[in-house]
Amino acid sequence: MARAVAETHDEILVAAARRFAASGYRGTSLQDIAREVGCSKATVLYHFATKEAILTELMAPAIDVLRDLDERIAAQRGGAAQRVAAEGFVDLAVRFRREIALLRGEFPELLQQPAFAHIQRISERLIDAFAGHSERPAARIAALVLLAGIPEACAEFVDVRDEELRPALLALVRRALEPVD
Amino acid sequence: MARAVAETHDEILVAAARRFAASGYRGTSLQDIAREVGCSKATVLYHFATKEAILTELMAPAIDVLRDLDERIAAQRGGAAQRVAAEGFVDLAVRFRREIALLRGEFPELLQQPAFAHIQRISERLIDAFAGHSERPAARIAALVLLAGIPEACAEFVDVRDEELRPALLALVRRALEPVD
DNA sequence: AGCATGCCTGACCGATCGGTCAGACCCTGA
DNA sequence: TCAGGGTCTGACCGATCGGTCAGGCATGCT
Repeated sequence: MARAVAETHDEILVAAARRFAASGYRGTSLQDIAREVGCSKATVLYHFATKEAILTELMAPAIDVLRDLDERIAAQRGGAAQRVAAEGFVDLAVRFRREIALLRGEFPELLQQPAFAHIQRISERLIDAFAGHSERPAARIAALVLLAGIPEACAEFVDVRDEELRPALLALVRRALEPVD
Repeated sequence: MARAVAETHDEILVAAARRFAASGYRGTSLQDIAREVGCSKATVLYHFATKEAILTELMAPAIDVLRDLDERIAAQRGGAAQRVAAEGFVDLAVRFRREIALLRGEFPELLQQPAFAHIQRISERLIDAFAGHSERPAARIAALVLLAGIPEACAEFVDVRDEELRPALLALVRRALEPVD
């Protein structure tokens, strides 16, 4: 039953998102995705060259916004950078929390793949901005707790409304981050 | 070259810890562990019934302390519970950060295994204590950010001295948590 | 009608996984 | 000296993984 390409393509994406969220990227096989779509595994690989290609297409919008945030932070200096980073990151985490939930805890390993190498660098710059460009361990520790904890919390509270989640996170960040000298 | 059981047993544990930390539990095969020890895969399975048995033995001390903390929290009420939970959890995360690093991000999936089912319940009670037994979303969000972020930060800063890491985390928690009414 | 194009599939591939098993090897006690 | 038990291993198992491939089948153009 040959249909429009785009249709099946999107169905696979939706199914993959569901499975990744339920069992993680590694824990999901192409067979699982095919079963959810109701097609063969070969069909999945007809629409996507590799399993990884599904993941990267799924994450593409979030990654674009992340890269954009990185540039906006780089354009600031001092306290402004910290504020831009905090608001931008909370915004991004809230907006893309479904995508984040897909990768529950698989970030560390996935980031080691060359396709996501630049994300690693961006996250280092984010820590730097959160820490107010300070080298003090206490500042960097607080930055990391927030940068790791916020996505996790967003993934957990998928059902909370944006208007409730965002201000709660922003208030927390403001309390938690030491103000830049 | 048959040696003392305990010797090989411990070597396997140490090797497994290294590999788990480097590639995660799923990403590490029995073959990998055997190679690191310098023995055969069959030998690994002679000393441990299953791959999961290696993990549970590796995590046993940390889990014992966690269970103990849970009981100590349950014995308190109100603001005292929040303080005990905060100090106890930071202590535990700092002390066992190497064990935590083993599972970088695989917690969500591993916790679904029946062997770790009680951990799930303990972590819910921890969130509750961190949130000061409040049902307000903002309080629970802050609690989750900290509970997820602290282990991650501890795993990242493996080389920072305990005396530096612990007070920094405690100060952060005190700033971040809303005081109980 | 004939043909090309595009969507889809079953069968298959090599690799790797966790786990089993019969037996080789070494040490010890009788 | 020899028997027995603890330690270890190579060979093997069935299952599953991501990925390939030749061909089936509908559609639409000539």
